Amino acid sequence: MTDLTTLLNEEQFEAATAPDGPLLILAAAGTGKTRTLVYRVVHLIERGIPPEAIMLLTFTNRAAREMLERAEDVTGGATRGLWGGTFHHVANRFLRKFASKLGFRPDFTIFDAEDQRTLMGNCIKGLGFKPSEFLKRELVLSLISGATNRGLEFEDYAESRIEDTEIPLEQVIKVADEYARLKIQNNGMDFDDLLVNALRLLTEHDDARLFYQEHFQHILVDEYQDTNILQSQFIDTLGSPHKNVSVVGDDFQCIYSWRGSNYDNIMSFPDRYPGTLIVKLEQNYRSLPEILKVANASIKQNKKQFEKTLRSTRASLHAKPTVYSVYSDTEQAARVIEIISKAVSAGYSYDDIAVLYRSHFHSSQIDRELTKSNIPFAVTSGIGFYEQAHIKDILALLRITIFPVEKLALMRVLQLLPGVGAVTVERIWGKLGGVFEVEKENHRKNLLAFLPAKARPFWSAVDVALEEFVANNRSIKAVNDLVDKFINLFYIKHLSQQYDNAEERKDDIFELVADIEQHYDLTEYLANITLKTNVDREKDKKDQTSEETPHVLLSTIHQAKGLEWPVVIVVWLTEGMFPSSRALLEDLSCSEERRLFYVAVTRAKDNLHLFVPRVRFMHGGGRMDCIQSRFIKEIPEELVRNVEFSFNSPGFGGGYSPSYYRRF
DNA sequence: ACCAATCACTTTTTT
DNA sequence: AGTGATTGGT
Ligand SMILES: Nc1ncnc2c1ncn2[C@@H]1O[C@H](COP(=O)(O)OP(=O)(O)OP(=O)(O)O)[C@@H](O)[C@H]1O
Repeated sequence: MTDLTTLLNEEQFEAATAPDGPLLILAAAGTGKTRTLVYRVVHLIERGIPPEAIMLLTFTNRAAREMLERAEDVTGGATRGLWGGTFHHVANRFLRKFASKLGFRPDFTIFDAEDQRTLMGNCIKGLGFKPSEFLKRELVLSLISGATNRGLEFEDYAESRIEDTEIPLEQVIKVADEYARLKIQNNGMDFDDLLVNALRLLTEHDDARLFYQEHFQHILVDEYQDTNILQSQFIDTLGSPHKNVSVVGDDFQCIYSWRGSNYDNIMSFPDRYPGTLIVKLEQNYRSLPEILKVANASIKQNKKQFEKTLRSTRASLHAKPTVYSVYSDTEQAARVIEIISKAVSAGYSYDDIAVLYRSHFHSSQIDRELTKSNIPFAVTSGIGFYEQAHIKDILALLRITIFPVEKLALMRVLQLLPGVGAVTVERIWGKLGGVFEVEKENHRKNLLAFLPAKARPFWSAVDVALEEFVANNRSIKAVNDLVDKFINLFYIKHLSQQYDNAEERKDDIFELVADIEQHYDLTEYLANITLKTNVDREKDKKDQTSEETPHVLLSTIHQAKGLEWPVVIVVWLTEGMFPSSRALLEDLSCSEERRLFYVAVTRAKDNLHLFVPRVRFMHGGGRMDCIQSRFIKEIPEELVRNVEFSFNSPGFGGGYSPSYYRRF
């Protein structure tokens, strides 16, 4: 038995060892909510609950894995079989088992954002509408997703969102219907469908519901403030017989309401679950008191919040967070490098440092400067590894060897051939009769015959490789061979024609192959790959390369959720950047943006650096003066140290004393 | 009819 | 950098 009293404080211990029944931990940042949840898992297992009867829901798959690793260490491996992951991950597992109940094949595809756009483009064209300023695919997709994740009727929601615009509601509705039809026809679901259909499975199919209700005796949810209505209903349904539902969250940190997250879920939890044990944690173990003062002062500006006390357990070092006023993007980048170098000379590792920002493109200048300075770093970019064009090309090739109804994948691969475009490929799919099975010789023959003469020599080479792959039972070991041939026979030409970093992309592809070789089952690999995010991947790489070089992380604040670093640098704190201009239009009070700022600040353990550029160089060469972000203005003067760099201050590098930098 | 090359435009956040 | 729209070429 693990002695939890030595690992947790009194309140944490009470929560971790609470008896069966609903439990709510509502507490601000860094108070050990996640840690408490980990030890609740440990406690349940040591109490004799079988691990497969426990479900742990987290915001990223990475978070689940880290938590389970910790629990595994403590329990000596007794967590095997526990279900951990995101809602989408769990929904996917449910749906693979019971797909036929909802009219899907169990090998249904999961469409990523790009697939969704392709499909939506087909809908608009297919209905004879021409994509216009008023009927963009992004728009229709965002209306569909917005309605879905808020549990609203599409027509009502769409109407309310586009009233006072010239967007044609009639057409939007037609297109949305067509999109739904096309997804089913293609045997696929998008991300939202996973949630919708998993919930439908539970509500509409008694046997499936009873099966899972009996299976899961305990449900634990981290980051509960960022769940939406579908997710909370999913949990409520699953947990309704026993109400052994433990949720953890902080309404200050709700930063996904733009996709339907609603912190009313956490606020109304005790009403939905009478008899809830509510535990509040007030001691912050992460940050120095000076950092917490800034965080608390900032979040106080939000009106609709629940008061929470938050005090640091750490001793003050009288090192206030610093606000830097810099001239431009370029100077900002140079000063960030300085801070990183100084932190490293003070004894920190590169791993201890993160640069955080509102939007991906805020990182580009810093990216360049870090490269120039030879400082190791990683960026969590907007497109994930598996979403890159060249990776998706290869995955599409593999998909068509495994799944018979893969229109999108087949279209993608064929369009790589010379002389084959969207129209040809559509016609071929029709002639094939909506199915292509690579192991059937006549299917392959037909495909070759339907291709235009220009493309045929290329494809016949690939065809041979496909045949060999089938002869090798489409085993994991044969993947390398297939991909190698595919690349050398023609794909490499495409790469070098299209991009100037063809070699890099080829390396990526073989990295993908190596990743596939770590798995046993190609079918399963392909079925789940869409759910892998780049945050998950960062962790995969860490696990595999035993000694990865320490590196600075550049990340959006959204992707930094739940993480912590000794040194945190936040850049581009100007009106229009953070808060973002679009947020300014939508919500003048910027409450969600402020919560995002709160999240950024509370990632820091020892040092917090806030950057405010004074000018911004625009696209065409124009210059715009920046206004300091309201989030900086709102911080009382005495809580921060101000450093102003004038444009011509004696060389980048001098000008202020670094003596406040100490290793703690 | 259809493909492919070219140019102009733009940048919130993600499972 | 990557997308979308337009246009010239086969
Ligand atoms: N009782 C404790 N003793 C020592 N360290 C603790 C204790 N509780 C939490 N910590 C440490 O405090 C830090 C923050 O904990 P954790 O990430 O669990 O907090 P959190 O409430 O989930 O934070 P956030 O809301 O910001 O995600 C971690 O480094 C954790 O190890």
